[in-house]
Amino acid sequence: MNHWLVKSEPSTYSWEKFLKDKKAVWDGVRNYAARLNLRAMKKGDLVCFYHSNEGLCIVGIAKVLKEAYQDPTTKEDWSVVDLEPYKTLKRPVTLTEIKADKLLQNIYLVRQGRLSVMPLKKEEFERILELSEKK
DNA sequence: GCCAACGTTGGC
DNA sequence: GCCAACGTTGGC
Repeated sequence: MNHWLVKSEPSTYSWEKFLKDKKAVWDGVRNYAARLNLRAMKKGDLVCFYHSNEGLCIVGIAKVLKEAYQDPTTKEDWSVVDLEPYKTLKRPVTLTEIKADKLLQNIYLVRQGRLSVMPLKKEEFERILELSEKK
């Protein structure tokens, strides 16, 4: 199983809205690196849900419900996946904490700020969960 | 609201 | 195929 992180601006699509919807078509990705990552997602993979611009924290974990298929919002060659909420973190993990954490300070979120869909190593994913359990 | 970082576009 | 100009994202 692989682990991922996706970003969303809460003003555009928030975790709370996602919980209400119970499912999301992850559309609008228009970046080649991000597209490659979307296409590598497998059903059941776990995905950190990060609030960008406002919040600046990982708020929950989503699960890949359906693997990559043609983005219905365009005729061009872009992909979407379907995600469903898996669990809300007990406590959000902030960007500040991530930057301060030895294991996490090199993840794409920090190194390459603009990438909107990125892979995480298993240990990075687990570290994020661990941080969310701390108070 | 500003600006750095990065990706994309287009002229040569 | 290089690179300058431009647009967009996202942290601050």
